[in-house]
Amino acid sequence: MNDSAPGADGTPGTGSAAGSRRKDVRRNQQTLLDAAAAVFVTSGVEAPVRDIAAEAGVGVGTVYRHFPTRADLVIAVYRHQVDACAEAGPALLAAEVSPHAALERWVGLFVDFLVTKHGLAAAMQSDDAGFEALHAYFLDRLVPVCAQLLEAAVAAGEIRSDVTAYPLMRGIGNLCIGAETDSRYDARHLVALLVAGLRKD
Amino acid sequence: MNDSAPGADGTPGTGSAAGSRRKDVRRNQQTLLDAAAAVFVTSGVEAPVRDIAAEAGVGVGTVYRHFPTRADLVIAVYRHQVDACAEAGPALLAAEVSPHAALERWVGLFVDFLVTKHGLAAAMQSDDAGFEALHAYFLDRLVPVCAQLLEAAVAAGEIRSDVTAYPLMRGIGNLCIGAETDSRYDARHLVALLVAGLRKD
DNA sequence: TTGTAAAACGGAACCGCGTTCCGTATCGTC
DNA sequence: GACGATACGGAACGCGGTTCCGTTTTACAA
Repeated sequence: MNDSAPGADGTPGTGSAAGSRRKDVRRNQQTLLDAAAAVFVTSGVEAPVRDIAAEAGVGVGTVYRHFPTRADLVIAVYRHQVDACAEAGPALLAAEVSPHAALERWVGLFVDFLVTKHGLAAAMQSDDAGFEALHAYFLDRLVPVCAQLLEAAVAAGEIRSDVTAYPLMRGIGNLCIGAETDSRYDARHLVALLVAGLRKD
Repeated sequence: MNDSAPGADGTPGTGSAAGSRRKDVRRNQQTLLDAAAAVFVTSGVEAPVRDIAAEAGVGVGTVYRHFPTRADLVIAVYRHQVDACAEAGPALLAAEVSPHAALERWVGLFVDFLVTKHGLAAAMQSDDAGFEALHAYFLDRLVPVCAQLLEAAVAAGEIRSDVTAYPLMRGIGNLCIGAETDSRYDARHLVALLVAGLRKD
């Protein structure tokens, strides 16, 4: 559920032509995902599309036929990790001793994911039009899970009830921005503080 | 020679040529600051340099002679507000009933400032090379003040002692990203939560 | 006032990046 | 092997930051 493993293909819907009848299409789709994952690791998610195309040994046109925009490529690369994070929520709720503990662990998972992906947190919150899809995908997938954990913790009387999932997720994402490039900045610590601030007085 | 920017000089002037003997220089300097401030309000701090030049009725070359980079222009526009915020720290410490109350008020001031400047928080944390100066200016000016407030609160036994000023300031700045463009996201609330999390258990 | 050098001005030009377009190469099928 | 459909590569476009340079303005002196 955390880093590496770029290879796994997305479910249909990742690219436009996941199940094409043409062999070269399927091959390039996979080649591009692998290349993008590799480039993202070394250069961050803000890496130029041309770099990804070069790494994959294809032209930029090919990248755009498979992924209409750079954001779609980013989504495709990380989709399964986001999904894994989403699925971990209910599991933690069932396994942990308390909803608040589950929330803490789950948030930790999310932060670990974001912090190890160079520039992902920043891209996600970027008001750059092209990245709205990225923002939306993360939020659509994770906000409901967060809401469920929050609700359980509120029901258990462990946290205050004036916090909703959406701003909390955005805030956590925001706190992760720049964590990879500044050793003096400890995002995990601050997120822990924020989650601590949720506790009922 | 990159040091002559309006970054670290102690002079009250905003740009590099504030006290030129040529009157057109002084006039353009002021015109540019006014134009930039106006454009920042309507289009955010990410507004194209060309727009600012047009608003000021000058060519882009003139903008760059006065402000070596877009970030320097942003710094110049907001410098006095940052300074005012920095100076408010000791004042609040003296005026408020407790260091923690002073910290809360001061953080509120900072957040209000950031949240009302379209895109400023995002620009400040951008890993875009040109904005490092902006980041640095804010931090140089505000971190010492924050440290002073933190220290006083720790000395008074009000907050935990494992938080330093730098990550706290960065975290608060991060939480403000996107607050202006998303009504569902309440940065003030989250920052309040974070500051609440500082309290000693 | 007028001449002159220094400094500033404007905006075309350059570079990098996301994205689009289109002539060409490749694939699956008959 | 021929053919239509589809994908490919990469040149071209638009945009934004920054630089460059020929032209204009300024301050000062004769």
